[in-house]
Amino acid sequence: MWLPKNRLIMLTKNVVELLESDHILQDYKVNGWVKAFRSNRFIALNDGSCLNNIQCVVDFENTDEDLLKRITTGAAISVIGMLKESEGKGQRVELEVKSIEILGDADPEDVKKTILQPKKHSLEKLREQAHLRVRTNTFGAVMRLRSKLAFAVHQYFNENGFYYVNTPVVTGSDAEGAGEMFKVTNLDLKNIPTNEAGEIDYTKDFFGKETNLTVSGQLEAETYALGLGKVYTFGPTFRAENSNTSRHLAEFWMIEPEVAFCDLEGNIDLAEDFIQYVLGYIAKHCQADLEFLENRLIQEEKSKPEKDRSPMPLREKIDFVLKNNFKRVSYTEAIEILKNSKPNKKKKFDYIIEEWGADLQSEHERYLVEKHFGCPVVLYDYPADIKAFYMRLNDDGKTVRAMDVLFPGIGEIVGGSQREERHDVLLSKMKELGVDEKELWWYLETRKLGTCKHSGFGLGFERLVLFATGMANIRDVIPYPRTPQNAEF
RNA sequence: UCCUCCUUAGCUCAGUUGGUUAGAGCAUCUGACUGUUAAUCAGAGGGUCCAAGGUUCGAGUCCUUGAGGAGGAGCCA
Repeated sequence: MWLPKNRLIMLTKNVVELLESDHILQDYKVNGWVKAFRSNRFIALNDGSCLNNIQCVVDFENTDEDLLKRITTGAAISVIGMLKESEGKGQRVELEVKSIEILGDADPEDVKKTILQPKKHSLEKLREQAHLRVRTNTFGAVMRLRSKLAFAVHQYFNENGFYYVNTPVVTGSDAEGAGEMFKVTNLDLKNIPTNEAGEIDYTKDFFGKETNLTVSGQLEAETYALGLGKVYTFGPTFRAENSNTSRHLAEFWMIEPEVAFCDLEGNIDLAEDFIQYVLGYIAKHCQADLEFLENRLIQEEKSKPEKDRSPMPLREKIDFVLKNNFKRVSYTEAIEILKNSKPNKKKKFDYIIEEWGADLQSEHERYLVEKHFGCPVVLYDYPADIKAFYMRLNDDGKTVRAMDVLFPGIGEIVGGSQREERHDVLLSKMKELGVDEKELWWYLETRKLGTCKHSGFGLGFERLVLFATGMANIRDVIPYPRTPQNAEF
């Protein structure tokens, strides 16, 4: 295990190590931030290693008064003391302080202007002080969970023979078809070079061509699957959509597995197994943080009308997903269900389902997941007209091998498909939809050089964290959210 | 981008029909108390009522525009 060198000299421990330690009556050193200082005697100290604080008991009658005054909420301190069973209730062990060093002061007059003051704050207020919010119980728990989930992602793929591929963040193609892109340029924007036709002369730009931030690593990942067999990407993704919702970010992290020789059924199996694995991992390893978030949610929902409350507590909800298969329904079946549904017949939907071919709106997806099936739902075999060019055309000539995994409260958490592996079909589809075949020459070429059936999907990591933490807004599950009109920090 | 709502003390919020000096709780400071854990008790300080313009004798309150935030929709992961 990694240890800072000074820990080898003094027996320094994390808060979590002390709280779990059985070595009573030994001296330890611990560093952390003061969460609260009660009765001039009890320091609640936290270092981020876990949710709980270690209580450090100060002999204030024999401690310098100037030092006591500097033990304020938010201050960074180093404590040396003896670990002993707690005399008070509420904690098993506590540290009887022998010496305290103030590492970084926190003037209460400064602290009171921030969210570090010990009281409840709205999530919106915490967002305005994103540089400090990780010191709160809620964000500490969310970020520890996020980290554990990310680790579980890598562990799952590693255990299942996948290779981790880093696809480019700067891409030359604008044909990925997944939405608006952020331009990448190093041209002087006050003096943009133009060609004879008066258009921007990108040959003068850094890459000699127009470039953007990636909206998906899928096309590149596909080419790697057709060589490494099973691959996945896990990296930042950028969408310049003007989306103002609790489910969208301009910069988010996406997980995109691609598997050679795999059809759509295998793809759905993978998505289900993967999601159950990573949720199972945190259910096993993050009990304390999950319990805290679950109780936070219950408290928060007490002020809401009953119909807006979660049908089950957080851990039960995760457990439910672990133990139940996702319901697999074809688009055609889903349309039939929706057409015959009460809200459709009573015209309660904003968009009434009239016939096959309609694009499903959020309200329809929510109905299927939350009302009709009451479990995660996988919709597959969508009409070709409403899906991307790279999805494999079914023999019926009108549907494609696409699939979406829909989660309660989140909506689409996974979007994937079996990829069109036939060169002629892919080419005509690109022409039909106006996708530039010259830009994607390399993608097309793989369909001529040992092409094969293959499949993959994209999973929005933050949406997974959203589900796993029970948080309501995607801006609260990433350290520094990037949204329209907001790139602070 | 569209629809709806919000912006008053450090924070959460109240503020009546447009009318005198804009309030409360928590936080902060001072003092008391000291096995507390949302500590307790007493007192004190703390305001560009989001910004600009307008209506009016008079605007926190009404109107217009703008900024920021939230919820929903679309786009999607």
